[in-house]
Amino acid sequence: MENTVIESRLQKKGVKPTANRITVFRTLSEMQGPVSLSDLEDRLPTLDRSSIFRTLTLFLEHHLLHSIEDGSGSLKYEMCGNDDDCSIDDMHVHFHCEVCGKTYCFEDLHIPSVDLPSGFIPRSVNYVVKGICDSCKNKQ
Amino acid sequence: MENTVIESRLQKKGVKPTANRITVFRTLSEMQGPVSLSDLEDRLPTLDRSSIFRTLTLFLEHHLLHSIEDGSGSLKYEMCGNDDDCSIDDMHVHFHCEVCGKTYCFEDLHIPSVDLPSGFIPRSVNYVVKGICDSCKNKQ
DNA sequence: ATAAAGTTTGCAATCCGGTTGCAAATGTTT
DNA sequence: AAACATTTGCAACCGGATTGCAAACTTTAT
Repeated sequence: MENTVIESRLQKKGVKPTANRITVFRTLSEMQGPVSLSDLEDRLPTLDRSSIFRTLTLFLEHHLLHSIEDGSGSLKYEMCGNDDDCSIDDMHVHFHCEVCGKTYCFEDLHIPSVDLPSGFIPRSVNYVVKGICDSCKNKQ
Repeated sequence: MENTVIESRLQKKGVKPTANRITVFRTLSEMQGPVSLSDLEDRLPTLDRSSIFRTLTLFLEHHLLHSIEDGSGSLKYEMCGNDDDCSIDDMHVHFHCEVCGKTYCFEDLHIPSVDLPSGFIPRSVNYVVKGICDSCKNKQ
């Protein structure tokens, strides 16, 4: 992905496109599926952990990312769908394998909605299934 | 709740009913909704953090409890429905308020199921909505 | 261009929830 | 009551998340 494209996407959401931010953005786009802070740290050894963290936080606030809590102990991040805001309706189901620890991202499995009691305002939804993935099932 | 009742429920699930475990069990039953390890620690200052932790882990293994990951950073625990095993189908929706940090438990909102790709075996499901709760909405 | 003001970054330190090793206390068995 | 097993508390540790602070860098105003 070209820098200019990334820059304009950041700018469109009100994020100043610094070198680090562009790097983090590109890396997140390249790594398909949900990634953790440590994943990014490993991939970007020149950047400091705290800088990556602050970048992720900023991206979250500006709706470039959403976060997922699978049962792994560390928060995962994932790019929002390409251009539109990360709305609740395009969030999808995740699966966390209890054997290999991998988090799968079922993009085409749309999260079914529920009717909240009145007065409760939803902002995001997390639907995470834990169990055994296909690959681990077959290995055993 | 009488001790004898608690004791027999523990025994039925294969957990030896020690004094601590009975205490933790009763406290969990009394505190309605999902509670964290720290919540229990505050409520039970005579027990050690590690003892509570080990008790919760034991209860989890023996399906007396289930755990929920809302966005709060700490795992929450909640008693399973009264007598039957804690099956996926009786798990319910949780709501985490981003303002006050409280986790609500919508017992009557059953988690809608999705069709996983073939080969994926579900063991538990987490459906957590984050947003603003009724009470915080009105306060502001 | 340069000084002043604001922003971003890296480092180091800290926080905090979760988890474990170990020895003392308690309970169980014979 | 001796031998053994289980449970508990203490203290320490771990790892992910988060922050204070000063240095580097950008932007703005002069």
